[in-house]
Amino acid sequence: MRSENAAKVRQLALFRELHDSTFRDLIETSFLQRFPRGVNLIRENEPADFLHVVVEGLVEMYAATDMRETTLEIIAPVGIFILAAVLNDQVYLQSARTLEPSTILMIPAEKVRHAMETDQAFMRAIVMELAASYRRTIKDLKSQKMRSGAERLANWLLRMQRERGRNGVVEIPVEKRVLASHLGMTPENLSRAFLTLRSHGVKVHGSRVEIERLDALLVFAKPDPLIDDPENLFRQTSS
Amino acid sequence: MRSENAAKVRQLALFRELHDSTFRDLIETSFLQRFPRGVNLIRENEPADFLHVVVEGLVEMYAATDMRETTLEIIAPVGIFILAAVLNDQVYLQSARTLEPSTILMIPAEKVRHAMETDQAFMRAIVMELAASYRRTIKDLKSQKMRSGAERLANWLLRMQRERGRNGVVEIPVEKRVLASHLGMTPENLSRAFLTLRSHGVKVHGSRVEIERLDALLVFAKPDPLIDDPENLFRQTSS
DNA sequence: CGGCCTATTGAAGCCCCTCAAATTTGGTGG
DNA sequence: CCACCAAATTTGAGGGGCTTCAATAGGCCG
Repeated sequence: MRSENAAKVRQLALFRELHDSTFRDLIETSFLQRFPRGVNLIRENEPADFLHVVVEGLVEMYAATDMRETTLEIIAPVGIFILAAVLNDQVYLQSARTLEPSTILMIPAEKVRHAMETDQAFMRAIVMELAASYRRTIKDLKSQKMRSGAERLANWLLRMQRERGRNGVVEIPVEKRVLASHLGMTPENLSRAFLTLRSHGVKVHGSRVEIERLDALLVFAKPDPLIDDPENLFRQTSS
Repeated sequence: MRSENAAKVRQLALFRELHDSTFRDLIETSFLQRFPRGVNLIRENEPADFLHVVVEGLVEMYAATDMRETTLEIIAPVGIFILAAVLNDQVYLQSARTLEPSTILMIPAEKVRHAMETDQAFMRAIVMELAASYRRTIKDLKSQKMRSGAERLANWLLRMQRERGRNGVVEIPVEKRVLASHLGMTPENLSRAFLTLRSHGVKVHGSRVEIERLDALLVFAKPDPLIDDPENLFRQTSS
């Protein structure tokens, strides 16, 4: 692995406090692999063999039944996924596919469990990571159960604006149908939700969203710190 | 605390593998308190001061905004709640109220964090508990996003039947409006969902539900092991 | 026994989904 | 770099699921 990438991974909260030897052990037997866009990295219901780290690119976590499919999370660099399944040696609850050409670090599950047992700092980091993941998911669940589609979109835009906005302009970094699925609605309904938001100070041109009247959007969205978390945009464990 | 209760708590997966001294430390400074029905134990947005253990009774975890309220979880003996908030020293994301007269053990957050640092077996148990909580919540989220109200009810009944059913009879252990909120619908809609299920082999008399044709209900519900978990009924960490 | 809360049923309407078709976008290969 | 093709997005129409409001019946607690 190139030292530039190793440094990025090392910076993750999950790995930052590890002993050097633990980190080396983890990295040594891992694979760093580059995937094109649209590749299935894992499939739900399969045993969890690797902990995955998104080093570059963008990954969609989703679940599917016969007829329906829904996006549960979108993971940006540098973020990890399926830690929980790895720890319990269980099957994945979610599938993952690349939304962009991506570089993924795959750490054998066995190694992760072993490192957890030998390095208490690592176990502590895992506790914090899992606690954060749990809270993030609870927030998603609250959003899903208590808000309308347009409200979920409005608050997503506000979080986007705060984290990555420039002069009230937000760039949607994924296909709209993916955003729709993430927000729990159909693509058609996302279009209509944007129409609804037009009367609350929002204009859309393609993937470029302009928030013209922030105050008006805030009134409509009624953001709630117990639901809207900066971390709920894209999962990034780092910084 | 009476030894009968102490034994119950000790049996929890979260506490089972602890050193005796760690367990004693945790219990020593804790409060065992009895509450009548309908009491608010914690309120969202307040700092997490105690880890709570439901020793007897029934507790509803819920969240509320100006206009809406939703039940996120129902916790039966012996189960714990708000572990994640305690660990990060953050505010609660959920409120809790007793649905029945309940006995609650309250362990100071400070003690939990300290015990985690000194007893590795405890930290490992916390990791497993959090991983399980995370996966349970992901399942809830999938259920919410991919299923209709009647399907959620049908699968809830099937899980109930498997865990607590007797001869195809399931007793609903909470008010129907609480069940409705837990399943993500209004009380009116729950009534109608039961009507829908009548044509799939389900009969209701008050809180007593009779599953007359299990095969028919299964066809309608299409249960999925990646969504329907025995643990998703009521949260019980024990056994 | 009275009063309040819960549960059910009906009516009306909104939100969201499905289906369909037109239009735009973006990726691919020449 | 351009043209083409497939896919994504938008818009319209129709319908179903769910909510809201309202009224009634039933049950529990003080």
